[in-house]
Amino acid sequence: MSEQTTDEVDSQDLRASDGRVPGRRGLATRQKMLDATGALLDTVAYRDLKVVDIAREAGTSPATFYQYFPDVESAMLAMAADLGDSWYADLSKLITNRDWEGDPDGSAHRVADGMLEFWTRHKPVLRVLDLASMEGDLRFREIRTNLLAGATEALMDLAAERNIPGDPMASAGVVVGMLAHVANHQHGLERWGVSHEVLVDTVAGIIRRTILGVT
Amino acid sequence: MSEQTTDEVDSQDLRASDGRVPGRRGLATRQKMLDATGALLDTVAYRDLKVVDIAREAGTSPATFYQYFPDVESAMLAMAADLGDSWYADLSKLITNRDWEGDPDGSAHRVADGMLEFWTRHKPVLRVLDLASMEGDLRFREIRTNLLAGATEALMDLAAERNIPGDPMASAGVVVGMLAHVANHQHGLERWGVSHEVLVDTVAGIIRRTILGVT
DNA sequence: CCCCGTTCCTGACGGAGCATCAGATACCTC
DNA sequence: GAGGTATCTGATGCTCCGTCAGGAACGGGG
Repeated sequence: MSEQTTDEVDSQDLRASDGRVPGRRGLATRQKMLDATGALLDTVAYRDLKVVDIAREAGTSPATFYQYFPDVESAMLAMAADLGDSWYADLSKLITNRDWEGDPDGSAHRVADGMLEFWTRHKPVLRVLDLASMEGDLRFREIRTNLLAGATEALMDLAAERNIPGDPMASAGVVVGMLAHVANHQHGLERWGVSHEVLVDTVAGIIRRTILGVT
Repeated sequence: MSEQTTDEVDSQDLRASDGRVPGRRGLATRQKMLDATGALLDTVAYRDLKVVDIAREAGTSPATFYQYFPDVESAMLAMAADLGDSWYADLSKLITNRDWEGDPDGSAHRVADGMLEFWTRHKPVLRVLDLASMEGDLRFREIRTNLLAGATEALMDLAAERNIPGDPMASAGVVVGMLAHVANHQHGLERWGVSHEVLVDTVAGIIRRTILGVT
């Protein structure tokens, strides 16, 4: 185990509030905080997420929370960043690992299903990421951009190859956004009588027509 | 003291915290609170929106705020409801008042442009409405459903008339969602080099292909 | 014009959560 | 098992919350 030369941005200087570099135990506690935050977000509105509650959920004290995060918002930022790190590549592969030539329809379905699945699984974090991005917070916005960059670029390449009418970048961006939105508001659409399967079909159809140019 | 039988939902029992029915001056103050809330939301994150600040912005005291709203969330709810009341019909007309037969492309553009304009104008309220809906708050969810119902139904009818492949309801719902999302994240797409015009073109294209079945 | 009831506003307060620090505790190394 | 470092927490001052009781503004009748 060589000296942690943290040149990479990934393991950026992760410091406790007093400037120390956290060790194994500290990092575990930090992670416990993030887990607790995530768990609470399943049931509590972001606006009502309090430091006291996170600390209690994590089985520790509020003061400990402040050792690792200056505020709740920063904990959310860390969660979002982790999500980006661990999923950026997978989202990209979800699109590139497809036989678009041989089975365009099935491929579109897989992409639609995979993206919806991803958003649904991480909904609590992603909706906060979305809100903060909309509100103009640049740190969240960058994480969001990076998280979606892989998928967007893959779709863009696909669209560019096909010489579809219209701007490939715009098409890819809009499609990715649509997927995010649909996943987030799936409940609402289902309440209008739209089943999950029909939804995937519809979204896949839009992907097909917008990105592949197939009618 | 007769039991106020407020049958209508419109003039629902709008009460001050002590049970009075507010008069002209009271309603003006209430509105001033809502305006102040809206103004603050342009610059302050929803999570950091405090009663004290709203009161200060409205040139009054925190106690006054509590005369008209039990909490900040309820003020947001009122703003969203007002938005729904005043725009429901217009959003619907934005779609029905079009010559879809004679000029499908222009019509799709108008709809795309109009929706984006609407969302951009009311972005601060709408993004909170979106978040609260996602978080499962039924009151916000209902307002959102109603607000979008007009537009969604109009698009659905259009899709149904055309006998497009796929489910008209799902198509309409997804398209409306896409419009909302694109408006909210316009900045992000523009940062990727996508101009507003190209964006409108792209969205209009998706509307055309998804709802009208025109390639 | 003043009176008086109603409507509306606010100063003041106890309570809850925030954010900080100094000191206590757990862990590791030798 | 002693000493040093990493980690945690009780205690604290402070901001904001949410609720009164009482004061100010309005408006209709004399």
